[in-house]
Amino acid sequence: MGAMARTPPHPEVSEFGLQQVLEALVDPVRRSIVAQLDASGTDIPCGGFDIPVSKSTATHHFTVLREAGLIRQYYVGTSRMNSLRRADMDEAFPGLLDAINGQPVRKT
Amino acid sequence: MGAMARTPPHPEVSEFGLQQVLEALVDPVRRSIVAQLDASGTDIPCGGFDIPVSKSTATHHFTVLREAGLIRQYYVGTSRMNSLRRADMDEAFPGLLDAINGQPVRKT
DNA sequence: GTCGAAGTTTGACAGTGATCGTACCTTCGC
DNA sequence: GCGAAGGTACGATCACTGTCAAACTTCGAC
Repeated sequence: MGAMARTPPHPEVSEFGLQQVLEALVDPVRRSIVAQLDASGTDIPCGGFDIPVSKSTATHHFTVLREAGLIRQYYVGTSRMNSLRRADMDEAFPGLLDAINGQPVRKT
Repeated sequence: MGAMARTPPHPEVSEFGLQQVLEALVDPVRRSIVAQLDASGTDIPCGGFDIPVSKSTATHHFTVLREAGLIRQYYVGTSRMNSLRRADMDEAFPGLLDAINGQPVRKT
């Protein structure tokens, strides 16, 4: 047992803050995580990213991204999956992710 | 005389870096400066902004904004004018300033 | 020339955040 | 149960950055 949260807290779109989102995106490692999620179009477990930091540091980055509203996290067995909250971000800050991820990457 | 630079160095559009721009925009005071420039549509001297910091701190913020390419600075008498490099930013990172300044503020 | 207004420079300080190693906790497979 | 894999929690560094005060510079007005 243990009172561990299977599902950590996620902010709602109405709670997104520009300051917090920018603080999350200003770190190159975190931008890389977002870019990899955006490029793949799939959910990726924490260990599935190509980032040059230790596991504990990675955990920290995922936490920052989740609390800012950029990703959603959920467990699948022993793995923690990460999902980009594209639509939510586009709703809260239209154009921001596109501007940061370079070319708009139209997907209609 | 004095070897003081009447015109400090400004990066060219081709030299703009996303990392540097984000580091500049992550500070609320600097975002406020950019917003005031964008809203006014005019050039504003350093002392003409509504920001809650000392003069020396303000100088620092203007330097960061200039080196990132967000503003252009030039002297007019004893005043240092600040000009938003809107077009340059839009060219380097389309949509970024609009996304950060909230509503696109169409000006056709 | 002298004074004041407008900024800059310098140095110091405090807070924050990225980073890591180690220990710990779950879940899966056997 | 046991072990391993995948992450998390906890401290502890360490560098960077925002902040200010004080001293200095430069230009304009008189």
